[in-house]
Amino acid sequence: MKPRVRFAPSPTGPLHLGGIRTALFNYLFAKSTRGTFILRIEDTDRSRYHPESEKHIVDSLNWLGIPPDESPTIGGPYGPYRQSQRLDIYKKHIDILLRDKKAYVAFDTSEGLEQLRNKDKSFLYNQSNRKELANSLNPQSIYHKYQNIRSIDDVDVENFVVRLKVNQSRPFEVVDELRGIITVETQTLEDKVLLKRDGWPTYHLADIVDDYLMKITHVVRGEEWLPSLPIHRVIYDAFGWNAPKFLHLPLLLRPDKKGKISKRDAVLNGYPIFALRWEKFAGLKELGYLPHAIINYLTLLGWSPKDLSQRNEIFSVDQLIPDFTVRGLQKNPAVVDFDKLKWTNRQHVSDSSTSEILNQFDSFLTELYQTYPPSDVENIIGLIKNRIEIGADITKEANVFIREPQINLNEAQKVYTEHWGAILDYFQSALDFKENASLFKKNIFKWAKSKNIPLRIMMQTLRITIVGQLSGPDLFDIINFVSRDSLIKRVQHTKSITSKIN
RNA sequence: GGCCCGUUCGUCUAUCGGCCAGGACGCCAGGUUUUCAUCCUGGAAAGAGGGGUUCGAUUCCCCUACGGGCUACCA
Repeated sequence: MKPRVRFAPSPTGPLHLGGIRTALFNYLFAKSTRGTFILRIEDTDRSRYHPESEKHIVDSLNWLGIPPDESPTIGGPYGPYRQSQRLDIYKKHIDILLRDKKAYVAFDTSEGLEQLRNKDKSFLYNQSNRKELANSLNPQSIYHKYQNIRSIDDVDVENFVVRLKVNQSRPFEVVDELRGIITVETQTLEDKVLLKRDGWPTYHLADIVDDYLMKITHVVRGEEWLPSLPIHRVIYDAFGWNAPKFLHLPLLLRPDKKGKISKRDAVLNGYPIFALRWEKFAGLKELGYLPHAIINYLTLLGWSPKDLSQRNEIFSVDQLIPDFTVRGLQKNPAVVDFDKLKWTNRQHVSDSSTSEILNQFDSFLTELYQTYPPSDVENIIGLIKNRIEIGADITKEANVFIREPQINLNEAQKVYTEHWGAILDYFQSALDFKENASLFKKNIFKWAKSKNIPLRIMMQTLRITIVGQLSGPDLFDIINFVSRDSLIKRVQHTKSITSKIN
């Protein structure tokens, strides 16, 4: 049987790095086993539902290159893939549990339960006390008359929930594929709510029913779900179903290690945690991170290939798929290191062809295209390519090709010499011959030598004049591209502020 | 508080009882370069602590400490 895995986010907001990584490992698992990767939208919480969220999730997965095989938009043999469209299915299954006495109806008020929890921090609604609470299992209760109902339709009043009847008598063993056997005492288990007062199912019910009906073979999800694994096993048992295998991925921690990353962070250490823009927050895409780089980085967060020490850490998803096995998964949480993400991005940028860069980063190229014909834009990108870590760097690297710079007076002062005026005069006159690039360069060097001006001084003076600061791409490449007029303007400007420099 | 999971350089990780504990990011130094960056070379940097088991433990077991997760009619 071919594996079927799912990514099942709740559409309450944007998809962040943690969710992306969960989706990614599901994707890798599916692709490496020739299985199927399913996206299911778990929108059973109406109070937290966000209408833009599903689109953000789908767009993110597509842009990152890890699209699902079955989803609400694509469809598939086990749809619908949105839980809000499956309410009748959940109702049917709730009725089955009621009929089989694996669940019962309860009428306790939220306030009442809250009071009990406040009084006793360790309060649990379970087999130890359920017979004293407001439910059909309590013989003293007026709700006892519902003890034999076969459907929620048989309850003739409003405001009730359906709870799972957990009656385990011995320690409960569950298996996580990463951690092995996990044993829990039955008295720590709770009679979880399966159907809420509003008539909607909780995660516990809807998720299990859907995983079963959608023939999910491996549940790969975040570690925050590990504590509810025993409950999920009880539900499978209650239905008499075989449970899939479970694998809980370690969480992603914030750089300060103060908890897992969450969408409320939006920005960490100045870096976005969303792939795509969400409301006022620019995503990694908008800053010029490449989808391949993000995936590459995330793959190595909590997972490593067999021979990592011997191999290059830069690769594409496709290259990785044949090597992916769960053996390489880590058990402990990982801290997100944005420096390494950035470095990874740089590697992918420098591995990209110029035309790929033009394609990926077109949003950063507008000004260049307004100033130069396409062939020149391509050449300029070639010149600054190895200076780009992220797309946004193009804006600042390309600046010198587009407009006359602001002179950084501090740096100018550092390199000022008595040759300043002579260099500028000579350079301006030499510009008449700049069309012959190699001759021009030769002449500049020759002149400096004849005047006994150290090359370093010569170049630094010109760099301040042309670039405005002491860093930037090859100076002669810049001279070659920038128009003579603009260069003359730069010389004139530098001359005009020489009094401020010396 | 209770329950669960985890613990190798600052960070991501390799090691499946015998390792000079390897690699990557970052950091530092040197080299290349007309500058910065790139690139190349080198360096500092780790097994949480205590008990066992064993001829031998980073590796297996226990305890403690620390970290994280869960503890909703949220997922």
